Amino acid sequence: MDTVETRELRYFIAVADELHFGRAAERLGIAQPPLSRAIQQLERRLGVTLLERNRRGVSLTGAGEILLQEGRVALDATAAAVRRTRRAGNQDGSRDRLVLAVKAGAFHELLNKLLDAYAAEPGAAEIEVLPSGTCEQEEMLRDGRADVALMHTPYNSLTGFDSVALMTEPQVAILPARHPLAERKTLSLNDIADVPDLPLARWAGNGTYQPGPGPEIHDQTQLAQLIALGRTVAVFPESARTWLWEEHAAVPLRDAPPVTTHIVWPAHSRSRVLAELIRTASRL
Amino acid sequence: MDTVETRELRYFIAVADELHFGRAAERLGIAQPPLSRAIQQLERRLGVTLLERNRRGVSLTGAGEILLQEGRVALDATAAAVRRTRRAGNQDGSRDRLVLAVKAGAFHELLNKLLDAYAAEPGAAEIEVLPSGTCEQEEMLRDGRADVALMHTPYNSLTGFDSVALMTEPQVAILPARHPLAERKTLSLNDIADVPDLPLARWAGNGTYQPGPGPEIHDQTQLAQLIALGRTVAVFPESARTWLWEEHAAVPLRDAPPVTTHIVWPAHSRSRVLAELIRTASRL
DNA sequence: CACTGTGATACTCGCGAGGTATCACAGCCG
DNA sequence: CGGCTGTGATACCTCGCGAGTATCACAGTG
Repeated sequence: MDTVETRELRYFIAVADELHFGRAAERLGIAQPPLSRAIQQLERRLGVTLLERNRRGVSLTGAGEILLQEGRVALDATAAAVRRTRRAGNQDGSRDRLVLAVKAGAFHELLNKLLDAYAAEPGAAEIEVLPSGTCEQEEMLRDGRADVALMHTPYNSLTGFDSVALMTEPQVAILPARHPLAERKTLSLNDIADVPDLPLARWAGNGTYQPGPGPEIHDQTQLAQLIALGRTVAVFPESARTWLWEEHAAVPLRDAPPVTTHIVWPAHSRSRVLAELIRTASRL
Repeated sequence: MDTVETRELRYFIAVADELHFGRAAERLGIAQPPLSRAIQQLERRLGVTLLERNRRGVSLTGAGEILLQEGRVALDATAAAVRRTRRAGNQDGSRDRLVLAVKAGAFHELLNKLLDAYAAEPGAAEIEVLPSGTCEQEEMLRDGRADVALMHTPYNSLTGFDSVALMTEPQVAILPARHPLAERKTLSLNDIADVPDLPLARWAGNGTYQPGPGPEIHDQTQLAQLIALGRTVAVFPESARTWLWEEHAAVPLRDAPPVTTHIVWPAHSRSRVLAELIRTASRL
């Protein structure tokens, strides 16, 4: 009686997300009454009130907040167990395989070097490169869609993972080639922060850069196009120069924090294949 | 169909631990046939063979190894969610509470300073100090019995957690006061490694120090007594001097790696109370 | 006051988790 | 070889609980 089924966690998280039993039930593909009862039973079982049912809506209690946060972690871990087990089983007989999550479009040079160096190792496994959204790699490691990732600090947080730093590079401003600022030898963050005709681009779905007038972008191609059109400016690690267009200019930023690239994996991982990839990476 | 209930994970882990359906069923408090069927169903659901049933015993497949490892992590996370939710709910109304896991007997000075400093903060929560076995703190953080811990590197591994280093200190050899080596100003690890009448003590249940003739000890009192009796020698951080007896002598070790004390917490924690404790600790 | 939107309750049904009894098979020993 | 033992799988039954439908109780709103 001191444990909880993943079904109950899924149900509670749906309700806590929606703060509405009807919508949560719909999202779960069940009817509303069984959901109400499941939550009641969960509360009884935990001996704790999770939701405050005021007429007109539902709100989380303190304990509910905790369960929402910790339950997400637990569900991710469960999903990761399932995914990794399936992968380990389905490729049975053939070579091992590792899924490497990489921010789409980034890390070109480093990634090539890494994959080449690793492929040259004796007994190298197959590496599947999985392009991910801007800050999605952390989630992918946590829920088992990926086994290992390349990340940028300070953009990504490495909390809860193991990692090895691979390289550090300064950042540059990427702006339209025809813009006056593109002539400068160097820039500071202030120079590009408040240019009226060049609002700083904001990554969608990412926690940072919430406010601001800049366009919301979803991938690098979109961003590249907006810069080429003279509509925005962005800050990138220097290695981004490899994908610049003719219409782009890259100008060093004096005061932007340097970006470090890390290879990152879940702390409890213990596979031979992963260990070898990490060893290869740290020797680059 | 792409998830798994914690019940199924529990069942599989029991079988994988015991490598025997009958004993696993007994441990789980159910009969053997339902367990066999549950595992079969789990295998069907994952589309993967987890166990090789040879006549005379069971063995894990590659996928089974993965599920054992990842499933343990998932179950720990689930248990942690339940424990922390219960704690958050049951103390409702009273002050917040945080559980701090501490190696029994260690950290006296630092711990006192930390608790005093924190208690002086406005709006300080209640800190419950939970003494733990030698290397049990990691497990306690993972399964929710504790919210935060004090750990020693290199003795503890911080993988998968967030941490802040608090202090670093050299190590000393603690040996019987009447032993000839106690007269020395300093010692090296070699000096104490092979003394025939003073075999190095080994912590029980801990991964390190597997082989060797030394006595197996379970807690610090036991160790203190054995040293006082002239039967063994041990290596400790210098702050251990606070609990020495008359019959003990502490001699600095020239070549033992220094020990760093860290305050450690699960990477996903986000509570105000925890954040304040950490801030207090890092200002010590 | 009728109406809407909300979560809880009352029932019914059917799947599936769990039990008991038994089988199928491999080693072991006389 | 034939019984014996220990193992996991199968057959079959039961019943608890998860899920559905219909309805209630209640608060805000026009």
